[in-house]
Formats: sequence, structure tokens, C-alpha cells
Amino acid sequence: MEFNSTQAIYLQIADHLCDRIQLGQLAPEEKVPSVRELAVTLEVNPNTVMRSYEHLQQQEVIYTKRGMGYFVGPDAVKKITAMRREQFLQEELPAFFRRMYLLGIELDELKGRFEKFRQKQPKH
Amino acid sequence: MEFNSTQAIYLQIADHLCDRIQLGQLAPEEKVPSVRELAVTLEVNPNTVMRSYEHLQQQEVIYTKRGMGYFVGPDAVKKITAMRREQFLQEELPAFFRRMYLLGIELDELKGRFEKFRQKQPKH
Amino acid sequence: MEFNSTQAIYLQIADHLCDRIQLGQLAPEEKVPSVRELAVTLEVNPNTVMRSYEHLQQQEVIYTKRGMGYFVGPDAVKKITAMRREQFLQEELPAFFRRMYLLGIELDELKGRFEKFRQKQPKH
Amino acid sequence: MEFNSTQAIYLQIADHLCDRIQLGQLAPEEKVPSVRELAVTLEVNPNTVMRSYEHLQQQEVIYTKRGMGYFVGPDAVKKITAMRREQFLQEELPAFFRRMYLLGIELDELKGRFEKFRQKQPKH
DNA sequence: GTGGTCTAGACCACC
DNA sequence: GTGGTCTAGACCACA
Repeated sequence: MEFNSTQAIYLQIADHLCDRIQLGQLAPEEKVPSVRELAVTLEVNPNTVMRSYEHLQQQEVIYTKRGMGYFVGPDAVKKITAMRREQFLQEELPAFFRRMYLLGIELDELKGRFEKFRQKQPKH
Repeated sequence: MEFNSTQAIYLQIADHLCDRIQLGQLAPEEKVPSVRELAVTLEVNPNTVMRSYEHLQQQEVIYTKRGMGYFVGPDAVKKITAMRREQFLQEELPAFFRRMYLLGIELDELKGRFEKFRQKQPKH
Repeated sequence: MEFNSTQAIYLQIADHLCDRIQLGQLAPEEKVPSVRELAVTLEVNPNTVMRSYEHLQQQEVIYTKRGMGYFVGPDAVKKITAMRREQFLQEELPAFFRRMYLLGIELDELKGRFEKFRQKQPKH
Repeated sequence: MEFNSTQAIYLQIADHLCDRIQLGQLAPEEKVPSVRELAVTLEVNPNTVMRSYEHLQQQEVIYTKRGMGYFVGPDAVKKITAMRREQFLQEELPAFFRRMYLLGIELDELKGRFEKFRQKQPKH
């Protein structure tokens, strides 16, 4: 996984985990990788992974069982979708429209690109 | 002007100036507000405005005449548009599509919103 | 390190670091001193060192790993040499020749001095 | 005349006047252009030219006759040459050698360039 | 008046 | 520990 430099790594990791949950790759009540394991996989400091998990736990997306690790919360999908939908409509969409407006891009121009994008997505 | 806390203030100022240039509110070769003046207007430290200007100068959007102030560069609009277009297509658009995909939103659903957005924009 | 007053301190620091990289005292991918550390060594404000590093980063001579420090870029030597060679041929050399011409100095007169200079340079 | 941005304009003007004196284009006791006249010619602020003249007067390269203007001092050539020679040997030459050393350039490589440079100089 | 540099000190996020 | 941002205030050079 590659990280961009504009956003904190721990947030990018958390985001990626949310993606996987939303896509059903991580099911509710399923155990998520251990902090150490994921740290090795992603080649980052364990502290950084820990922060991601704490962040997700605080949003009740995952929860911890002592000595057993972190697990996907029962309503994780619903919670993530709700948060992201809110975020999308309130912040991302207006910013996106503004950019399009300043660049003189029409919504119709994006149709072809969106189709192409969707075809590249793996089935799940 | 209000600043959000996720992005550095000096970048938000720079971005806002780019907006104004792109909208034609600041014409090429026109003088931009002096560092001190803008600092008072925005209620920030002059150093912070200075950083914005240095950042824009480095992108050749504005240039400086000694003892006279900063001025909008001749190709400022072209440069800004090129940079933003690149950024939009390479980064913002894919991220946006991904969000839509994960939220199950179709492009057509956005049409109405986009029209409404556009009508709110001031003429220039 | 002593600073002359005609050039900004942060540029002199940047220049000095380039010297050290070009001489191989700082190898590619090696960590450069932390901002605070170098500030103490040089007896300047951390902000001033920071500016040097930002300046070098922008030229892709060094790069930053978050929370870990600044590191010499992989092509640092090549980049520095290219920039300096350009600067030398386009600006320094003509200015130098002009001075010699106006002072009536011949190139041959400098030979002895150059030899003497070179012998004083430390090996590396 | 074009000004580079690294050195103060008034110093570049003063330097240029010294060049002309050294080349004999301005003879001892000859009147130098009036502040206003030179300001128009160079398209700079009269204050800037004034500063150049004050700077040169302080070095006894030119002197002023009230109501008549500035004139080249009797020993101007000698003074300029002495100052420049000193400056050249103490500062420019070591810096120049250092640059050559770091760039791996030999003195002999410059011979051809120097000849070419000299042939382009106008006779005087 | 203008930009530009520097210091001192604070606070934050990240690893 | 690391970089990064911001404020406050000073001083200088330049036009």
C-alpha cells in the first residue's frame, strides 16, 4: 500500500480498513489483523497502526476483546456508510462542484470516465 | 474569510488567491494586496501571508518587484488551470469515484445538485 | 560556521549542506541532522534551519519522512552538480571574465594560485 | 540595462558606472549623467540613482559640485582598480576556485571560453 | 510605503 | 524524538 503525503498515515490506514469493511472483505464480528501483523505488512511503525485502531474504536467501527485482538463491530457497515454519506454530501460534493465550476468541466464529461472506473473494480 | 483547521492557513490563503485570479477578480499584472494589508484583512500574522506569497511565487503565479509589492504573473490563469486540472484528474476524480462507488451513488443523482450549485454562483 | 552578511543565512546553510553532499560527506539516503540539532550547532533559530531544509526539499535535494527527519535524496549529487554547473557557466563565469578583463589579469597568472588552492583541499 | 534580482539595483548601477569609468568611457573630471536623466534612461526611481551616486561619492569615485552635478573624481580609475583588485583576490577568486573544484573543472578548460569572451569586447 | 530575514517561543501532529 | 505551522515583534534593504 502506498501512502500519500497530504494525509496522516494512520488515517489512511483507518480509511483503507473502512473500505474493506464496506466491501465485505472484513465481515462484522470478524477479527481484524493484529497490530503487529498489519504493521509488518504495511511497513509502518506499530504505534501508527495502533492509532488507526484507536481511531476506529472511538467511532465504534471496531471493538477490542482483551487479549484477543480487535474485531469488526456489528453495525460497522451502517456506521461507516452513514459517516461517509454525511461527509460526502456536506463537504466533498460542494468542493468537487466548485472545482468543476472553476475548471469549466461539465458533469456529462465525467460519464465515460466513471464507467471505465467502475469496470475496473473487482467484484465482491 | 474562515479557515478550516485541516489545511495550513497559508495554503488556504494561496488557494483563495488562485480562485480570485481564475475568476478574473485579480487580473494579470495587477498588484495583489501588500503582505501587511492582507494580514490585517484576514486577521493573521504577516509572516503567514508572506508564506502564501512565497508559495505562489515559486509556482510563478505571482512575482515580486522590489519595494513595490507582488503582482499577478502574466500566465497566472493558465498556470493555475493547468495545475488544478492535473490535480483534479489524477487525484480528486479517482477518489471521488471511489467514494461514490462505495456509497452506491450514481452520477445521474448528482445532476440536480450540480444545477442548483451552479445557479448560486455569482456572475463575473 | 561563520555567516557573511550579504546573503541570507538560510541560503548559506543550504549551500553548505550541498557542499557536504557533493563532497560525499553526506551520502544519498542518509539522514541529515534534525532541524533542532543543527540549529543548536549553528547557533541559529530552528526556523532558519527549517527554511534551509524547505528550500532544499523544493529542489529535491533532500526529502522528508514524517516524524523521522530529513534524508538526502537519491539523485542529490546529480541535481546539485547540474544546478551549479548551469549557474557557473551562465552567470559566474561571464562575471568572472569581465572582472579579469577590467583588471587586466590573464588566465595564466591564476595557474599557480589554483594549484596552491587545490593542494590545501582535504582528501575525501 | 537589465538587473538581476540577487543584488540591489543601486549597487548594480554603481558597478556599471565603475565599469564605464574603468573603460575610459567616462573620463576623470567628466560630468556623469544627472540623477533624473539616468533614472529615465534606466527606467528606475530617481531615488535609486541617487543612492548609487551617494555610494560612489562615499568611495571618492565621484564628487559633487553644488548645482552642477556629479563628476568623476581625479583618481577614480586608480581607486576602482584598487578596490576591485582587492575584492577579486580576497573573495571572488577563492570562491571561484572552490566552485571549479566542486564541479571538477580544470583551469585549462576555460582558456577557449576566455579567448572567445575577449574577442567580443568592444575596443576602447 | 514595500518585501525579506531572523529570533523567540508556542503548539500540534506524527512516528 | 521528528517535522510543521503560527504568532509576535524586531530590524534591514529597497523604491
